[in-house]
Amino acid sequence: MKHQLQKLIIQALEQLKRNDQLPKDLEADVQIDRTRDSGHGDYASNIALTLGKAAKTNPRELAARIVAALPADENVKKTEIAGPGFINFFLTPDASYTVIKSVHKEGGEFGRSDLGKNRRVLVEFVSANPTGPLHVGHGRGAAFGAALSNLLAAAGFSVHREYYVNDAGRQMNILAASVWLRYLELCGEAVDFPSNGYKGDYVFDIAATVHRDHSEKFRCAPTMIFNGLPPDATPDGLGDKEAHIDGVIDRAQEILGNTGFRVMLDTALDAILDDIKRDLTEFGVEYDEWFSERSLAKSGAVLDAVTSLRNAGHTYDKGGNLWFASSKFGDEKDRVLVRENGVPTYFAADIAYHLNKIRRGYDQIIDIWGADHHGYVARLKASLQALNFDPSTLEILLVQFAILYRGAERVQMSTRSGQFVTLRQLRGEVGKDAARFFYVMRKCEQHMDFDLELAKSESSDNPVYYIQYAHARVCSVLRQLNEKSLNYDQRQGLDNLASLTEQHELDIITSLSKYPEIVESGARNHEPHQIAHYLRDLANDFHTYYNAHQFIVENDALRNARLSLILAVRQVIRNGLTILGVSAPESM
RNA sequence: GCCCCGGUAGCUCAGUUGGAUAGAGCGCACCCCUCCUAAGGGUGAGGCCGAAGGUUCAAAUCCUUUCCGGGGCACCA
Repeated sequence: MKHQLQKLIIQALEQLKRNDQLPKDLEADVQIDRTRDSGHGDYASNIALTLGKAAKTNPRELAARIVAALPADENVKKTEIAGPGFINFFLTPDASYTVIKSVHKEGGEFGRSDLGKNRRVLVEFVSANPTGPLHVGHGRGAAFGAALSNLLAAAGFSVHREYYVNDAGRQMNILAASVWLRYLELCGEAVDFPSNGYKGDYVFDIAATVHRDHSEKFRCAPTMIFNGLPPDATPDGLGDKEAHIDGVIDRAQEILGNTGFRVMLDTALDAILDDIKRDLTEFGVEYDEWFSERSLAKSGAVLDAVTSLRNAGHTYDKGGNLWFASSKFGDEKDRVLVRENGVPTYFAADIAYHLNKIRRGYDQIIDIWGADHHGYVARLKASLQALNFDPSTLEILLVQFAILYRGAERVQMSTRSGQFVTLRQLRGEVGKDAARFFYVMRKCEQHMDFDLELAKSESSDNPVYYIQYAHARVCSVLRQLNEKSLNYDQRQGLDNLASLTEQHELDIITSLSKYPEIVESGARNHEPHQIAHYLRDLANDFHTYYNAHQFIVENDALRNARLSLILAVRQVIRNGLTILGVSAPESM
C-alpha cells in the first residue's frame, strides 16, 4: 500500500513538472508514513513540506497542487490537506479488508518481502570459544543472531548462518593442560591446580573420558610438571598466573609429546563442541556451517593474510614482532600480527577468516559479537581497508550482556570460579520460548535486565505468555465451533468481510496490515525487537476484541467473517513467533 | 586517559530513520464474568523526553557542549 501511494505521488510530481509548476530537475524522496491518529487518515505524506523551499511555494499551496494532479486510485477514498501541508490519505474499506485475504492466501509466507532481492548475507554469531559450555551471555547472541537471520530471510535475503570455532590458540592449550591435570588427579596424583586453569566440572568429565579410554598411559609425577616453573599467582599478589600456566602447557607438550597432548585437546574439543551443538539445537538455533579456525592455519590462509598486508606495505618489524600499521586506517594504534616466537596472533587469524568470508562472495557480512570485543571493530575494519576491500560490507553488531534478576534481586555470576549460569540452566528454568523471546525484546546493543520470575510467570505480565495465549485462544475458539457442530466456511467468511465494522475489528485489520512493514523495517535496521513489540500489540488488540465480542454468533456470514479475521491474527502471530524462534501452541 | 551504550510516566521500556495532541506493559485507584479460557478486559491519575545552546517550516529524534548512570579497552586470546 505504501509503495502504491508513493507511486501516485511520483506520478503527480511528474505531471506538475510537465506543466512547469515545478522545476524539472527537482529530486524528491517521497516518504509515506502511517498516521498516528486515525483522524489524519491511514497514511500521510510530508512531500509538500520537504519540497516547499525548492519549489518556492508555501507547503499548503504545493500540497493542493499535488493533490489536484494525483491520479485516481480505487483504494483511496479521499485525500485531505492538513496542518502545515501534510497530505492525508484515507483508504476505502475494501482496501483495508484486502489484507485479510492476503493473509489467508499467503499463510506462512505473509509478511515476506523482496527487500533483500536474494542478496547473499553471511551472519556469524555466538562463536564462543569451545573451552566450556555456553553461558547466558552467549544465549543472547544466539537468540539475537538466530532471530535476525530469520528476519533477514523473511525480508528476502539469502542467509548463511555460521559459527566460527576457535579450535586453535592458547585458550585451547590451557584447556588441554587443565584436562590433563584433572586426569592426573583421577590417577591418584595430588595436583596444585593452576589459578588460571579451567575449573569447571565438565573438565573432570572430559578427564574421566581420557582416563577411561587410555587408562594410566599419560600418568606422570606432578613434580615433573611443576618443578622450576614460574610461581602461580597467590592471593597476596605474588607470582604470575599467565607465566605459570604457559609453563604448564610447555611441560605438558614436552611430557605428552604431540600426540598425547593432542589426545587431551581433541577429547576436550569434541566433547565441548558436541555439547554446544546440542545446546544450540535444543535452543532452536541452527547453523549452515561450523568454520574451523584450525583449518585456516592448516591451509596457510593466516600466513597468506599476513603476507598480503606485508606486500601492501602496511607492516613493519619492531621489537621482534611483526606489526600491522592499523592506525593509518582509523584504529587508535598499531597491532601485532606475528609475535617474536613466530606465532601469529588471534588477530591475524581473524583477518584471514574475514578475507575468506569476503572471497566466498557475500554481498554483506554481519558479525555478531559480545560487546566486550568492541575494541576489535576498528582494527578488523582497518585490515580490510588496508587490503582494498570496502569495510562497509562488514557490519559488526555488538550484543550487550543480559543481567539476570530473580524478582528484584540480581543473580551473581562468575566465570572465574567456574560457577556461571549456563544457557542450559536458563532454558531449564524458564523454558526455550521465554528465553528466546526475552533475549530479543531489546535492541542488541542495549543493556538488558532479564527477570527470571517474569519469564516464568503464567500471566499477562509475561509478554511471551500473553502472545502465545492469543494464538491458543483462536485455536480454542475453533474447538468450540466444532463442539457446537459448526464449521468454518472460509469462502463465506472472505466474501463477507464488509460486515466487519466494529472499531475493534478495524483496529485489528490495521494492525495486520502493518506486519509486512514491520518485517521490512526490522530487517533493514537489524532489529528483531520490533517483531516482539508488534506481536505484543497485536495480541493486545485480539484479547480486547475477544473480550468485547462473541465470534460464534448465529449469523453465518458475520460468524465466518469474524472467524476469518481471527484466523488471520493467528497466522500472523505464528509467522512472527517463527521468526523469533518461539513456538505457537494450540492450547495452553 | 580513550572508546561504546543509555538517560522518555513511580518501575521496565517503545517511539515507524525529523512530523501533527509523546505511547505500551507493570504498579496505583475504581470497574467488568448466568457469555468461545478472568491465564482476560475497561476507565482514570501519572511527563520540562537529564541540562544548555544550535540546525529548520517542524527536534524526544540531527550537531556541539555539559551532567549522571552502565560497560569496555590500555601490545590477552
